[in-house]
Amino acid sequence: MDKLILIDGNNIIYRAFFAMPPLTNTAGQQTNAVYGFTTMLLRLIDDYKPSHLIVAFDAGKITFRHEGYEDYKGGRQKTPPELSEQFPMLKDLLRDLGVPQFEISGYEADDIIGSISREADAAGREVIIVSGDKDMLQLASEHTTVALVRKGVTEVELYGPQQIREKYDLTPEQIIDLKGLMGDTSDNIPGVPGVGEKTALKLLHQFGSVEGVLAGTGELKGKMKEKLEEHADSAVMSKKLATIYREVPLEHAWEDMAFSGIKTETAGPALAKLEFKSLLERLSLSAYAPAANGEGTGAEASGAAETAVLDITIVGEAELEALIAALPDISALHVETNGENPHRSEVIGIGLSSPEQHYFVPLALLKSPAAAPLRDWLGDSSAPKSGYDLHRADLALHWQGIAFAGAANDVQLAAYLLDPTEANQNLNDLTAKYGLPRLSPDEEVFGKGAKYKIPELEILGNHVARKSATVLGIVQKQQQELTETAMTGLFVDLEMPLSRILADMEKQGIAVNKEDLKELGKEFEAQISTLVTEIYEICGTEFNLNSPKQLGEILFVKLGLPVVKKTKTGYSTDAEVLEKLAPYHDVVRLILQYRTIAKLQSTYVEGLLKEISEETGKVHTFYRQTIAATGRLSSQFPNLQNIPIRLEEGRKIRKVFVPSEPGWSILAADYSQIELRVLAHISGDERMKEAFLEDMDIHTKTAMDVFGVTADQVDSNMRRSAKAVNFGIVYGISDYGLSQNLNIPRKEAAQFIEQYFEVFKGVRKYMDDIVLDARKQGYVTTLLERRRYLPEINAKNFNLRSFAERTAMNTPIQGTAADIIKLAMVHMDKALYERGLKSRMLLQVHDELVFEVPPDELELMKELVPEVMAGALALSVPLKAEVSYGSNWYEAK
DNA sequence: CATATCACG
DNA sequence: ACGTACGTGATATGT
Repeated sequence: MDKLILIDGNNIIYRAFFAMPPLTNTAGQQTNAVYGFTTMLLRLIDDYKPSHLIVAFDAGKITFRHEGYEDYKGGRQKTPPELSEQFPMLKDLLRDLGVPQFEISGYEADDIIGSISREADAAGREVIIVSGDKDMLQLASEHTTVALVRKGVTEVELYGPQQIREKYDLTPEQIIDLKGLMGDTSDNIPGVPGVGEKTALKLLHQFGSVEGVLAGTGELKGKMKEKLEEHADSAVMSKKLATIYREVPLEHAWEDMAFSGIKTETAGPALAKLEFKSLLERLSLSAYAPAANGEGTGAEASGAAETAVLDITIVGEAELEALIAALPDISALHVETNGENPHRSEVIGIGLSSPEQHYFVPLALLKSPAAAPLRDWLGDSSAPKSGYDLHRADLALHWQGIAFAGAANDVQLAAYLLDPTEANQNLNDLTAKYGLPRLSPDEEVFGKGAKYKIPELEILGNHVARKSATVLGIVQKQQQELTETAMTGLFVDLEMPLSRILADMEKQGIAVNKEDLKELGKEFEAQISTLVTEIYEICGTEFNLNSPKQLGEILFVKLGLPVVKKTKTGYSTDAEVLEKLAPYHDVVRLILQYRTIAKLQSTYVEGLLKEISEETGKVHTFYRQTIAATGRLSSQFPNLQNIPIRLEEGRKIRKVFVPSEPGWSILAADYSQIELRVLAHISGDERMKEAFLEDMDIHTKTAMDVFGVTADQVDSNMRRSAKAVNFGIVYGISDYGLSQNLNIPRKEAAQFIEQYFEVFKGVRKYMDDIVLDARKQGYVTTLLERRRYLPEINAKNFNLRSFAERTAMNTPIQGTAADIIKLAMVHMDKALYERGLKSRMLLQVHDELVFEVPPDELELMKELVPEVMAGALALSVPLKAEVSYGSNWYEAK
């Protein structure tokens, strides 16, 4: 398919000149406009892959328009010599790149473009017109799109007739009338004084055109009528001036505009001569790059591969004062850190952005006495800040002794809400998503893995400042999206406040009794060594017990045990398999025991010991708010959401989690059956609601209803089955899954499910409806409007589709439960603050909150915590939280 | 750097 | 007939 790009050469080089910092090459020539133009050109070629491409330039000084209006463009400043010099450079470069350029004596670039586009239109060819001039919108048509260049030359907005209608409710032709009425100071088109865009649009919506307006002034009154009548001539003339002349005699044929890619043989030397190293790199022409001579080369030295054009100040002592003066205008920041764990990472420096100016402040300067006002601003909760992962920034700054407050807008968090399944969207992903200038990937700037190295100040500062600048660009787009998806409230009133609360919990940390943990480790060590000796003896050989591969070899080849299950790579030896093998051979029980203890030793004793902070004697986990697709939190470094509890051996680990002050208690409160209560509410199932309204044991109640028996007839087996069915319901039930869990035939499981749905008809209806809903909308939501997209809900592949269906059933339940405990945390934080309590919230484990509490607050907290948790959100069934406490986390059971 | 296993809700 | 329960993170092997 033919595709023609028409570039308004004069307009773009002008924009590039004023948008780029005044950089020069080693020969002293200013090259900024050529550089800006070329980056934009390469980007267009990359993005649209045109088959035809031309750059049009104004030719000569006199255009036919002067004949009618002497002052045309008279208001425009004379072209500065620094720019004039770059015209021939650009034209030479375009020639060497192999990009056709047109100039026609007596005509301006837009007339050439208008005329070519008229011919292309007539031939039905696809055309993209690139310019910063809104006048060009008049050329939009079915096949012609106008790419309006914004923000320097780094962004374009595409306008077809439909976008013009959406934005102005005008046709492309009416753009001329709009200009005729409102004028354009930059082009010195007078228009009608006192008529701006708003009035002009109103008039055009009423009368359709300049002529219509002038004929219809009788219907108007007052000043407006007078103005229009007085300046009628000016309006008509302005319209004429704004009209792009589309009848330029073109001697060029379609073939003359053909573009078959960059001519690398000539482009290489030309770019090298201009010292555009990053462009050479981008075109894989680095072989042409001039040898390094140690001298900075303007745009290239500092700009690396980044294409954004920004005013960046690398702040030193000398610039600090100006930065501090500008703080009231700064709304975005980026704290550059290294490493994954924010409690251990170093702060490298911070980028700060106002809409006009961007700054980089290295850590050393940030910590210097002179930067005190800057630090005050960072810690000022009334100075709102936008950023990417502010929660992480807060922690990293905290350990540098710098307070952070005023997180107003975290773009990572917003991006997560807008699509929680998109894995870890980094800033660069977001620039791509929102069409912002690309950032160099961190790996390019810092190097990856062992090669990690902080680059020289200039490169570092530019990179980090670009990040904060990028944040500014992202914020606005996201706010609109959040509004459109009804998630503004969720973002502003829940997730943003929660991120600050999480940071407080993490800074606080939870104390770990190191000696007791080591003692426990010795016990485990002894058990492990006994087990290992026994196992080797029984097997008659020593091998690596931790290797499933070697273990499989022993069990299934040497001992000849039956193969129950296979993995991709060989025999499965997981606990489920070993349980089945236990009756065949005594060693299997020992292996299971070994696995249990070895897990506790490596993950929970050794792992936890490594995470105890030298500084505080505590473990400081890092909650991640943007990982789980359902809205849950996740916990890292260490994960404190999977500390053992089910088996007594492991549960002992909890004894080492203690209060950080003598005499205090650990208090834990967990929601009782929160997911099933949520299900009862969402589905509205009467029977299930009844169970919770009467505060019955839900699994017993389920067994009674499914098996049709009375409470005292429910035996432990029936209750166990009912419990499994309830779990299955929450997970998005399948007969196969239930059969696996209960170790029964699939048919039996299917029967169970059918019986369940016969009784809980409302639940069946919910399950059916939510899947239909997901199919129709493409997403499901929680009670607080948290959203999860399920693109695979309509997949042809049975597996993919089934998975999406189960997710559709599960996410509103798990997600709403997550919403509720998050709400409870916000309320709890507020309650502690307002009452001036010393008790501290330390941990969240999905349906549980853990606190440390001084003795004089214990009685109060025993009441307050469950009350706040139960009252977090009003459902059609009560929420219930059960509280317990003790001298450590184990005792709080 | 992927895979298997297992800890939690 | 299809073949899996939902959501996470840490550790150890072995490629």
